[in-house]
Amino acid sequence: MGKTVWIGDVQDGLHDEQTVELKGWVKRTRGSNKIRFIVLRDSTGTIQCVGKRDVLGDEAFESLKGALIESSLILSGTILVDERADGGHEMTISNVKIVGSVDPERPFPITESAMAAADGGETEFLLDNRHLYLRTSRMTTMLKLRSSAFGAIHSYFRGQDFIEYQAPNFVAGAVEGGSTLFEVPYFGKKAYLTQSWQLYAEAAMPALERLYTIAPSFRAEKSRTRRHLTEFWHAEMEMAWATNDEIMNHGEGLVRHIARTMLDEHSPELTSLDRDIERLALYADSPYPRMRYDEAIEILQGKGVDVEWGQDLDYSKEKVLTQDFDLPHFLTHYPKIAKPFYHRVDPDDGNYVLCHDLLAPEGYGEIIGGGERTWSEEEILKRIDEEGTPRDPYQFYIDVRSYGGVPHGGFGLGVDRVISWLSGAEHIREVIPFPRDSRRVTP
RNA sequence: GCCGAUUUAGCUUAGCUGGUGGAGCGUGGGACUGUUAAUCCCAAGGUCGUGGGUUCGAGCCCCACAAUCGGCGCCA
Repeated sequence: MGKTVWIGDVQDGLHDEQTVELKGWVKRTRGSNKIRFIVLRDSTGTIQCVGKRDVLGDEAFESLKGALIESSLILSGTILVDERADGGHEMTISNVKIVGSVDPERPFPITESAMAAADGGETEFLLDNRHLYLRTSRMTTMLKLRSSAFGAIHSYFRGQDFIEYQAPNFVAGAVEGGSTLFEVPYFGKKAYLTQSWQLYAEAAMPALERLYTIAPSFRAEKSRTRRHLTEFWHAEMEMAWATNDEIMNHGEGLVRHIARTMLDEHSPELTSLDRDIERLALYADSPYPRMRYDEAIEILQGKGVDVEWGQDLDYSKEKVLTQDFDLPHFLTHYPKIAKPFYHRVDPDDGNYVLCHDLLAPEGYGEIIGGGERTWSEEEILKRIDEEGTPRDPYQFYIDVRSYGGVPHGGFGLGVDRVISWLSGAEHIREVIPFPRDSRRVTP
């Protein structure tokens, strides 16, 4: 009951003149009462299949007519080269088996009008029917690009001798402020869903030295933007002995490798999304400029933006800053007062921390946040106390520094954001199968 | 948390100054031997988001609520 013939291979000419069995789903049908055209879809492509009444007989022909959109079929027949068919190949059907039929009372709800209304994006209806929208060509393309990006992240880090390492998703404390944690009941106690792998990665840093992960992170932010999810996929790395510059080199290397991999594996798909391949090639091949926070403030003030030194840069300011950029830019050396305790203070100037954000162009915002960590026991205690953060939940984090602390650092990359940016999506929801945000946990 | 908008058939929508809601797609029936979102004819399908109010009369005006969408803060 397996499957041996793939529509993509048929369209590539691997089965010309052969009699084969195609297994797939009906994408569209049309025809008369003598001839029927079935556009059959599988995960690799589509092909037009032609059924004729005088060849099939009345019974098989009528059953073919009854195969509504998204019915699953097994069609047997001969593959012919035919210019009249999309893709250049066509099957002449000799036998029909309907595997899963569709009730005419409840036809497939994702209609042409529903797709046209979304205009390449999304509508409430398509979000409600996400489980069915997944099988349309646009979502299938996004899911393939997504797979490509995940594969690229693994291949980049493994190629650089990083070790994949897993942290728990139930945690006791926060990485960021704390107000954005999801609280979950835990056998009469409170636990939280992790916001980041970082703190647990630092515990393993003295063991593995170079480590990475791809894992979901959870943030209870009521953000309603095209860049935010409450559950997102986080690619993080941690590296012993590393400087801010070295960490940035990896961030740049990783993002360029993702762009290159997506281009190598899916250029036709990117073109089908109207993405400019030349632009992506620029992202894959160019070095990314680096700029200090102070310089960014000067540029913004020069443009008349009301911003003071010491403020974190919110999206409205990022947008102004990046609107003239045609490449991702690193922003480094933020003021200490704008960043949490785990960022290492710059030994050359105590007002700054050794950190970086990578800002994507085209208005996609921040895709990487990282830097060197506060690594001595003395300094971490000082910074935790300065911020008024309780020590208790972080005792294991402090211990890491008490026993042979070393300089180290890392970054976190928002995988969905990168895919959204590289695919040119209107909204981050378009690149994840079942998006979760502050107002939606279904389907 | 703040600001703005939307809600009419399964989907997408039109609906005038308040006077018994039309269409396209899809579905069903019919016609057609090569279609490309096939075409042509016919039919079924609506308590106009929910509740209240104004009015002789509300899809339309007013109030409340709900759901959803967009933007901001925050961040990846």
